[in-house]
Amino acid sequence: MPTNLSASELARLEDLSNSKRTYSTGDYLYRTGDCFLSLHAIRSGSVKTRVLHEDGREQLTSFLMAGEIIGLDAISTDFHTCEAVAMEPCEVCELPFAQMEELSREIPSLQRHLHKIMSREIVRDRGIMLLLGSMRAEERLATFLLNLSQQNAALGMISTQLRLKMSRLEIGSYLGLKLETISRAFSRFQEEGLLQVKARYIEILDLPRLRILAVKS
Amino acid sequence: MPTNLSASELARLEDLSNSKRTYSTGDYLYRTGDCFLSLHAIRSGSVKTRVLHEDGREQLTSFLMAGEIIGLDAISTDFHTCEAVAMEPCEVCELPFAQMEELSREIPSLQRHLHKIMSREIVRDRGIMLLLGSMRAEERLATFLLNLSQQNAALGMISTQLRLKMSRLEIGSYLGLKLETISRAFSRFQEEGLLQVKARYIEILDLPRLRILAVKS
DNA sequence: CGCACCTTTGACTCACTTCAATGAGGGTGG
DNA sequence: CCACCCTCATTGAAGTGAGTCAAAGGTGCG
Repeated sequence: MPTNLSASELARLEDLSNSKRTYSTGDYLYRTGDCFLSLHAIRSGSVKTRVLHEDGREQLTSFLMAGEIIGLDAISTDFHTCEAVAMEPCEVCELPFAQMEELSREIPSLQRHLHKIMSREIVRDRGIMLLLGSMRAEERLATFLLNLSQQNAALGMISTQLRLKMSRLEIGSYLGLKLETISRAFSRFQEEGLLQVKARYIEILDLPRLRILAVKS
Repeated sequence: MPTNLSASELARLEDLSNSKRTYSTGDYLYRTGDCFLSLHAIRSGSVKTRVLHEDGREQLTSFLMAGEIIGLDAISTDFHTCEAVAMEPCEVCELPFAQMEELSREIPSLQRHLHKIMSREIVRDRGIMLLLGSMRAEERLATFLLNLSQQNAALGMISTQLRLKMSRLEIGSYLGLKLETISRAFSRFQEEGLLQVKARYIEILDLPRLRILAVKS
């Protein structure tokens, strides 16, 4: 369900790439307003993207992990409309977009794949809109944790043990809530036996009940 | 800035289309779960899309007008993940997607165009996420009205006079607010001399001040 | 004309925010 | 190795913006 690529597909795109870069925690992959030339494929590590408001408010728009493609928003305007920051040391391949377009004209399956990636991004954003527009705090957090759990499973890790790369402040910004609200929701979930919370280590104790919460509180 | 196509570009896509359909108010262009075969180009009228929640809650995800392409979310899964409903009588062209892909392999400018349309959709959704995640009620409504105003301008209509096609309930669903909150915000804007509100006819009296509100309350 | 739906408005409630204080790691330098 | 500092996290108490419930007024369609 997430925008992961199969190993072979990634390898194929990689041939395209003339450069694999590494980033340290806090480094920018790109900033708002930067000229758009390449998409970025995350090989390892994780990245967050955010939109900045004139008055300093910010909204995190995605947390991305290995296997995901980032920077699709920039295609429409030829410059980046948000910024991407490494949340831990990362390896990232640059995929020159002009070449990708050229190649995808020759290889229908690549074309199709590119379209699916972009479409999946739209679907994902719609999901977040639903979350932000009509869910209450605990439903939002439950949904968020379930998504992380699924991502873990997709990467072959234990789906009930989460090591968060982001702070409560960042989770709050992503979910449209304040950090205190996130903290309180974690505490409540722990009280109710849904989770074991130890700072950024989260263990899901009652997955079925968490699912019920995420669908409807 | 909106996903409008130029007349010539639309005409070009239209050649692709084997059917132009008309819809009456309330008709579905497609429903959640429908098999995906075509994108839809709105020639006249307006359409809303919505995502349904298991428990009956719904979230409107877009209001679309003439010149816009709809259904991009379905590419990733080959079935529709939301539903689209005509808000007034509409003319809509169906664009078989397989043929579009084929054609865009031959015509680089069409390929580019398709990518830009999809990317613009992502940018737009990010904007809504920012709105839903970090703006208060009056800021959201001000932003919404400014968008409509710009759309009007883009279609060559008077940008300060709006004829809303949607109810307060629908605006609320789109902006993540209740209909009463929308109604109160309209009343407040009128009291403050920003708007003249007469049911669904809105006249913007103080555009600069509305802009300030939209950026930061 | 009358019915159905939409809109406005008021009073009250509540979920989340705000403000504030305390506590718990985690890295650095003495 | 401990003391210090900085950032992040937790928790409480009070405030508030938006939601809820309810009633009345408009609007437009058949």
